[in-house]
Parts: sequence; C-alpha cells; structure tokens
Amino acid sequence: MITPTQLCKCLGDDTRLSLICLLHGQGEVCVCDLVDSLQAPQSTISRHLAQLRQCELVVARRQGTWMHYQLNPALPQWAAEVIATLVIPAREDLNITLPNTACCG
Amino acid sequence: MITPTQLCKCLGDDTRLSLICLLHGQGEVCVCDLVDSLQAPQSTISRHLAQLRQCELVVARRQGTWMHYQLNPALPQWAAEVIATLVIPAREDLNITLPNTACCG
DNA sequence: CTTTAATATCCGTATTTCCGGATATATAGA
DNA sequence: TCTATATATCCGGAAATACGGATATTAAAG
Repeated sequence: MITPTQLCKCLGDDTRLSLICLLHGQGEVCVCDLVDSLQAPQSTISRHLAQLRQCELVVARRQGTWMHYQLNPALPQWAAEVIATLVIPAREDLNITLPNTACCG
Repeated sequence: MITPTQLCKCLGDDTRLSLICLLHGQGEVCVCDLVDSLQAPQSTISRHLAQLRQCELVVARRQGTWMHYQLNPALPQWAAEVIATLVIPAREDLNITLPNTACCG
C-alpha cells in the first residue's frame, strides 16, 4: 500500500505528473499516445510508467503488442483525492492537452 | 507561485511531510518543538524548514531568539486542499503526535 | 521461423538530493 | 562588551534519481 510520502515522490516529477494528468479522467491510454503527447524518448516514458506501476498508481493491460494504461481504480481514497485535486492546476502548469486520437484500435 | 510538481517534491520527503503534519491545524510552532518532536539534528530540521519557506509552504516569524513557523495561510486553494488531504494518512504513517508542550512562551 | 512493431529493461553517466558536524548569525541578558 | 541560546547556513561526502541510447522481450503477421 502506497504511503503519502511515496505518492508525493511519484507525483514530484514533471514527466510522471504529466502522465497522471493524461490518464486522469480518460479510460485507458496506450503507451504510443503517451510518448506522442509528451515528446519524450520512449525509454523515458516507459521507465516512469514502470515506476508508477510499482507504486500501484496505474495499472496496465496488454492487448497484443500494445499496452494500455489507466489510473489504478482501486487507489485509497485519499490518494485519489490528492490526484484529482492536483490534476487541475497541473494540466495548466505543464501544458497538458489530452490526445484525441488513439494510435491503436 | 508554487507549482504542483514543486509541491509534491516538497511533500515527498518524510522529514518535510512530518513538519507539515506538525504545523497543520496548529497555530505557530517554534523550531525547538519541531526538533524535539522529530528527533532529528537541528541542522536537518532547519534545512528542511528553509526549503519549505522557499516554496512558500510555511511562513516564519521571529520572536526574540525563537522562530515560530506556521503553514502559509495564503496558499493557493488546491495546495491547501492537497495538504489537508494528505495530512490525515501521513500522521498515521509517520507516527506524528502533536507536541502539547511549548518550549517557549 | 523470420520480420516487424510496441514496449520494457539495461547500464554508464550526469544531476539532484540528503545528511549532519562545524560554523556563522542574531538576539537577549548580565 | 561578553556570554549564552536559538536558529541558519556552509560544506564535503554519500545516496538516490533521472537520462537516453542500446538492447532485450513479447506478440502479431507473413
């Protein structure tokens, strides 16, 4: 179970917070869309996603060669609440625009 | 003005999160009480307080040789909300017990 | 079984962060 | 002015974190 300190550590990085913003309020998003949106090397995105997975902030589902990520729907309530609160100013600060095109069906 | 990433970085450390827990819901607390409560070297506490000050999460008031800290009452609402949400599980996780004795009048 | 595409992991390096003893600063009181 | 107390800052070293190109893994397709 994630601790408050760990949650903050996870969210205390621009790339990871951006990923959380992209996932929040969406259903599943595949990695290629995340890489596209953030314009960062694939290995960087993948590494941060692994970290978010390890803290159980996100969960992944494989569909063929694609991986679909979403926020862990079973987060403790306080964590979900912190994320929901942060996402609003973070979207503005980090200039996050939700991708409206899915690279994969 | 603090950014969401910066807030999370600040809160993503046991010592700093503990300090925030000790200050939240209290009025002012002096440094000696904080050092006492957290059982950490004075320089460590002072360094973390300086960081919290720099991010404007806390404000300080000098009274003679003592410094009194409190949460910045003028935080952006989202930041205040994140802190209020986090403090509850953090108190439990970090075993924070509020000091009921003030070392200085 | 080979190729191709998507994603994950490895690994050496650069950067950041944290630590705490030593020292500096600031203030009150004698 | 000298002393004592509270707090802040300095500094060198240790530890953690981030980066991204190269490589490995996985699965679909031919």
